[in-house]
Amino acid sequence: MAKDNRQRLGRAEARDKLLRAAARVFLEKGRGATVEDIAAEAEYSASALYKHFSNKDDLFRCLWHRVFTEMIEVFTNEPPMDLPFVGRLKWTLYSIAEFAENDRDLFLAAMANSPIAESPMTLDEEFLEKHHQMRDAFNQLMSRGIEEGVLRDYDPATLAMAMGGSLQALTGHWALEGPFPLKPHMDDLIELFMNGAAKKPED
Amino acid sequence: MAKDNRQRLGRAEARDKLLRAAARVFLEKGRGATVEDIAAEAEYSASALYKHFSNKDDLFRCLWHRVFTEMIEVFTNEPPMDLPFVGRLKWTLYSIAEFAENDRDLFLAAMANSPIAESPMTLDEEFLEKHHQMRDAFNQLMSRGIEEGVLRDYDPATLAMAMGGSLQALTGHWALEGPFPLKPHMDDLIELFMNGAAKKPED
Amino acid sequence: MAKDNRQRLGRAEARDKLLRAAARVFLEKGRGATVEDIAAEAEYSASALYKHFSNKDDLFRCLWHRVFTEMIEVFTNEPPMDLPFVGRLKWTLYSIAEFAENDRDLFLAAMANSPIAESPMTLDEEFLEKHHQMRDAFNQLMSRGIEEGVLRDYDPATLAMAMGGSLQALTGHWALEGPFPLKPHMDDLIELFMNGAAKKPED
Amino acid sequence: MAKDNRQRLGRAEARDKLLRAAARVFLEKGRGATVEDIAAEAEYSASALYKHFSNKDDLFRCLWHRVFTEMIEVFTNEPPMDLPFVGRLKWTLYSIAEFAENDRDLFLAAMANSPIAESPMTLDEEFLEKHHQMRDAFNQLMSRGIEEGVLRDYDPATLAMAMGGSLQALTGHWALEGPFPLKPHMDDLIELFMNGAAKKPED
DNA sequence: AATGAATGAGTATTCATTCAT
DNA sequence: AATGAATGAATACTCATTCAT
Repeated sequence: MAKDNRQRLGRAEARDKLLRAAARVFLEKGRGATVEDIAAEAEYSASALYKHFSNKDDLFRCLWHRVFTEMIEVFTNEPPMDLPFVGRLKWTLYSIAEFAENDRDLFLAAMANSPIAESPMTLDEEFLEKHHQMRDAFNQLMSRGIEEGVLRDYDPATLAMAMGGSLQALTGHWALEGPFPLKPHMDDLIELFMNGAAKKPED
Repeated sequence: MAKDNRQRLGRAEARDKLLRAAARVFLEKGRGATVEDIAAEAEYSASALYKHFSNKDDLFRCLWHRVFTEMIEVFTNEPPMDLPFVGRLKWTLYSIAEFAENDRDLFLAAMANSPIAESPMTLDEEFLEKHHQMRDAFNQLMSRGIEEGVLRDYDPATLAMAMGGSLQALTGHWALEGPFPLKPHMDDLIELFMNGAAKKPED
Repeated sequence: MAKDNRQRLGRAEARDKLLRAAARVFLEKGRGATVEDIAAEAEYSASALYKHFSNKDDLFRCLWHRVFTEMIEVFTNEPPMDLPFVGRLKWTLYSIAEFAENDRDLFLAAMANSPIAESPMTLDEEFLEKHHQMRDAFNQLMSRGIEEGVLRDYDPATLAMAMGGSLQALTGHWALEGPFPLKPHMDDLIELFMNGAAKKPED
Repeated sequence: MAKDNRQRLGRAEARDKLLRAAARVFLEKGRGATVEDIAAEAEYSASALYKHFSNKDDLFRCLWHRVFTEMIEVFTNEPPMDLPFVGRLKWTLYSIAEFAENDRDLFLAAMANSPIAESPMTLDEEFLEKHHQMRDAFNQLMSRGIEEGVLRDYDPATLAMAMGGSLQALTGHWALEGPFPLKPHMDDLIELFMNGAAKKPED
């Protein structure tokens, strides 16, 4: 007699709902998040989850896959090459900011799962590779900057480390202290970065 | 009549052995590390562990406590004030390098457990506070630099973010790609940081 | 606009298809066979199965019912009484052979489900009774043989045990080693049964 | 306060207790027997079971292993060669009777798990091999009988089938109708096997 | 007649923890 | 000081079953 509260969604919608729920719950409870927790967050029963993912591991794998795929797209999506270096750097960081702000849960879940975070040794190959791809995209950006004579002749990896690390510290802060506009802070970091990295006339 | 291999260590040694084992196992298996795993790594039985720690949580609490206490000591151990700012910054970073290189397992375990890494919401109060202390120490350092007219008039938090983030990126890299001497890379990062952050004559 | 492949069979055909599928799957996977497995083997969805059987138990009950009913028919279908005893025995065994060879899946499923095979204590009453009926039919056959003075004055149950056991061993072998013509082997068993294994002087 | 009812047995005793319990429960409930059921029957908790067997499958594997190993010992334990053929046959059957009567649970569990019983296709290699060994031992016995001129010149496999099948029918009956002395029935079956069912003129 | 979406009740398995020795 | 034996409370996963379409 009681109204049947079951959702009756298409496969894709249900999958997406579950993945987003997983991200949220993962953020709250870490890897220890229960299948039940996740399903409940998505307003499903635990067993429903198994119609969409073959097991908990698979669920998380799909989550990381999705998130990192989007992240990599942002990172590797070449900025317009007619922009000067700083413009391109800003363009990339702003893309990241947009992704983070639009898809906060997914973005934070991804961050919380960065390689050093969870057991580095047990990382999937696939997973590590994604990280390398992102790092490489950043390195490349720096290399170009050097080639173009805009950046000083540092090891591009060092430059990427400095800029990337700052960025990560910023988003980490943003993760903990609640959402605030990221772009202004990015501008600061870029300026800071450039006024060190930028080739000065007197060099 | 096999010789009895049971360890008969003093309490303190046993405790230390267990804590270090915990750090190592935590690094390998993440939060999923079993009490049994840890005890085995320390060449103890699981039940022995309970003679030294009241439960698993306690064990980890002790681990983080110990690690962060040491870290904070490094961070807050005021460098000789007769050094110029850059000298003090270097002094601090070098101390970190030394700690990391001497106590790799403990250091890495601490990093893997940084606030954004594991579920931020479930962090112990005590734990979060330690993080704030570390951040504050870094902020303070920067504030002094500004006061002394060595650093440009940025928000100290931004400066700390840039330097701290770079540092974290470096140690993250060092964690994944095996041990290599940290100090030279730190020099690079400091130089990079300063040539952006340092007040220039024309400012 | 893909053509709708759904089956639209009459009730009886669908039922039969499902039962045969059940027999096959049961043989492959034993009692652990899933409703889904069975439905899939029959090229139906699991829910379709419930339109034909009220539940899994019912499905299996129907399967055993059907199989044992056919078996019993074979066993109790009186052979022409004008035949001599051996002729009647052969007639019965040949009927069994024909059933087995024509309906291999059903026959094997039935065998695999013989009383000692699956947990004897949980057998349905109905089910056990069928077994008794079959045994009794065999006993009866033997009793007649004795009455007619063709068989020695043994306990009919012992005779039935010997002949029935041999028969079961034969079909068991036939089940495992793939299909081969049963009748010649049956002839051998009958001869052996009648004349014994001991070498006689006149041999 | 309540008395601690925990057993405190040696590893071997506990293992044995669990295996025997498994046999009993298996007989009652078939393969569907719960780990909990089994543990309870052995007066243990379910988790205790996992200290002795890595999982349910392993438990059953060990059970069959043990049972079949004992059975094979009986079957392959050569009877004294100075006995005449019938004496040797009887000797073997009596050994089986003794095993069955002494270790009823284990014996019945083994029978209930004969190859055609549970899904023939999914049988472990190891398991099937044991069955072959038993069959071969019986075949061999028959071959010898033929060589010695005691048995007629039948295919040994046919002879083994007849005798083995009768035996299995007998023990099957014994399983269902409760324990009664096996040996007298075995004598009957042997006599029948040797001399046949047909009434001879001299009877 | 048939199916896809969804669920609840179970079940195997893991793991922190206790306790007698 | 240390351990082996044992357990209870989670938790992942399976599967029969229902129901709206």
